[in-house]
This record gives sequence, C-alpha cells and structure tokens, in this order.
Amino acid sequence: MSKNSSYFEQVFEVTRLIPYGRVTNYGAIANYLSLGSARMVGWALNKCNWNQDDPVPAHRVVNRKGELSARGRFPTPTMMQELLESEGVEVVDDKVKDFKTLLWNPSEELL
DNA sequence: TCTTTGACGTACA
DNA sequence: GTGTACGCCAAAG
Repeated sequence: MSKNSSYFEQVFEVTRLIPYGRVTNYGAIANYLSLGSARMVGWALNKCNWNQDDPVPAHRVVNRKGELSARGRFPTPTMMQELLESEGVEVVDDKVKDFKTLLWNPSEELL
C-alpha cells in the first residue's frame, strides 16, 4: 500500500502478497482494502496485464467458487491454469482443487 | 450528464 | 443446485 491511493495500485500490492501456491478471491481483497465491492478488484486487475513492469500474480485471484473466471482476460485461456499448476495448485475443470484449503485471506493471515 | 458495462458477491425463491 | 435480482463504484462511450 505504501503511498499509492488508487484502487488498482492497492489491489496490485495485495495481489503481490499472495503466497506461492495459494489463491484468493475478489471478495477477500475487496474486504481487506474496504473497496466496498469485489467488482472494483476485478476492474483494477483488468489493467494488470498492461502493467508488465510490475508483474502481478493475477492468476492467483479467482472468484468465490474458485473458478478461473479470469482466464479469458489472459493472453491465452490456458495460461492461467498453467501458471497455477506450475505453482503446485491443482486445477480441475477450470476450478481450483481444494480451493477452500488454498484460500488465502489477507485480513486473517496477513496480519 | 446519462447509460452501459464489468476478472464479483450475497440474498432469496 | 439453479436462476433472478440487487448492490457496489469507477471508466468509457
């Protein structure tokens, strides 16, 4: 968070804090940043692809069901799943396996 | 300025 | 479990 105040800047920072091999959902980030809506998180992350200078592990952010709803926003639809599997996250049918276990809640685990 | 849209979430029938 | 409705707030047209 540092000194940036923009919605997407804050979302970027929290997203970068997601531990390796873990995932989170939009609601958790929205709640942690008090953005008021998970849509703002998605809207902000939509620009993460443009910002290549500051890599954001947006592939670790999924919806509440653990589905890879963002795969369509990546350069290639399979890229998101490949990245997750590359980190040891099992993906089945475009959904994160054991999502509940891998879920990373910033408000609780970040402290 | 108003309307539509969006990587979502919750509530309810 | 499924479908519909609404909230949420900012950007783009």
